[in-house]
Amino acid sequence: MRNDTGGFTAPEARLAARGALRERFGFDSFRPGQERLVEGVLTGRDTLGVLPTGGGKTLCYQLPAFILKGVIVVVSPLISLMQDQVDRACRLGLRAASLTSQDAPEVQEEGRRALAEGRLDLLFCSPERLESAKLKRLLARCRVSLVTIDEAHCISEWGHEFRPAFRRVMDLRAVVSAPLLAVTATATPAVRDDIVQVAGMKDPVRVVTSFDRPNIRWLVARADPGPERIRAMVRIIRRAPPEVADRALIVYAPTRRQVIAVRRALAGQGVVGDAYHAALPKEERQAVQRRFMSKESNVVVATCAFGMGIDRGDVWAVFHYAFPGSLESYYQEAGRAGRDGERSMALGFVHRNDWKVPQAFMERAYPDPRAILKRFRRMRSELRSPARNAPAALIGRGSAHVPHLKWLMRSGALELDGDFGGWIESWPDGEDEGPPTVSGPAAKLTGRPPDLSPLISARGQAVERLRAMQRYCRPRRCRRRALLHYLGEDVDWRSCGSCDRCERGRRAS
DNA sequence: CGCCTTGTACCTAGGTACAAGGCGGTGCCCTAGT
Repeated sequence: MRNDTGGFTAPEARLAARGALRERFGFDSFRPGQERLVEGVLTGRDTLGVLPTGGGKTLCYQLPAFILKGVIVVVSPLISLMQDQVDRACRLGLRAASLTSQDAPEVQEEGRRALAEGRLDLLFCSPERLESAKLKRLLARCRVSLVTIDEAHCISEWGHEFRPAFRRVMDLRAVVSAPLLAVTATATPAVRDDIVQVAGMKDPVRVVTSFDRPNIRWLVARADPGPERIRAMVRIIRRAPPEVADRALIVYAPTRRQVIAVRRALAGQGVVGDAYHAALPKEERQAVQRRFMSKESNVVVATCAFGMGIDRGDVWAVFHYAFPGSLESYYQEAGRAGRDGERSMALGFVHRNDWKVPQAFMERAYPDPRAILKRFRRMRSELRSPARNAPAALIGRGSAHVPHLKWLMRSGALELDGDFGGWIESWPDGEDEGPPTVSGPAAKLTGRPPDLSPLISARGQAVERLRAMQRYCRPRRCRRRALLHYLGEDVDWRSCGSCDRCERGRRAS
């Protein structure tokens, strides 16, 4: 029974789903939430799924690939993980391919041919690739049965400034009329609403399972940055039960420089590990990941770059040398502890000066609208002068100018005079660091006044996210319940018994 | 905010000392030419 989108009634969908689950995956029953998600997809509804990592999000688009007629497009944020996704689908007997800049031209050509000839069940690509006119034309001619947005929280987290293509995924709906499936492991109610709205989902089926991780102890310690935090970490490691020596530890630090410093300081105390951040050579990043995943190394000190795709069950602790800029990010990073269900801990250090770094990131990503308007007015007078080279005229001083230009482009007041998608080069990394540049054709003002309301709203949300992170560090009540409450769960405020607030309360009474 | 890099003055030629200023985290795409 193969069908185009929307052809199944709910009972038919359940029957088909259970059959495929047994035959193709060898399972007798679904994990919590999976069946409702798959049923939503098979009945042709837009569907939003918030399932924990390891909760089987992948199955929610793999299984329909066996049943629906046509190709399922999977939008995924990291091309480094796509090959693995393709391999796993192929092992199940699905015909899968990815289309990325990392593939050789002839490989990409073969992928496009397979797509055009209807020889694919699954196609993986980045949201940026999805914007390519060539791929859109091709998809318009294909039978697309479902569009899946994997790690859909990226729409809210990265879509505003870092990777705007995430907020343009709904443009695909102009050429493809397939239902949408959005899946993620972490989304507050506000983020869920944002995903639904930005992706243009109509009356979606929403499936949200619990975020609670009962085997994780949630701890926060006040400590000055530097030696005090290192000593505290080393003390905990030394006092931990001996079996911990074979299990893993992740230490997150907010900047690359601190990653290097913390790794060295820990190594000096006999806690030897690898450092990981995005500026390391690709081979080294891969080597660190490989050593960690194969249990050759058990300690990694990393920035937030060490994240998606890291799936090691036996992490006994996640330390935060300092907290990130949002509680969702913290929950995601700390949630890498104890996936095997063993007792584990999430400990973060805090000091009031710590907030300067996330504050600075926030200010750069979502600048003060008044500063942007000031730049806009200056630009308006400069660009009127024909003697000025337009891109050069746009280069201002300070790290703020690239985000300013991005927001001005999004505001409708500024355009690039060319067809390459508004790509503005960011700060170059590596050896030959030069001044920031605006590449490509001349920029020009459209004459429309800048509409900065998207910025104002995004900035407001970012400020609120940072405040929630700060509140977590000084709660009056149970830390676990505060976390779950923030993620949108109904909680009773009884003691959980395994966070520092509740443990302290128990000792006091 | 705090740290690090860069620039400038210093007195006498290559170091030191200090002030100013910028940066800080995630990744996709690889567009253009004398």
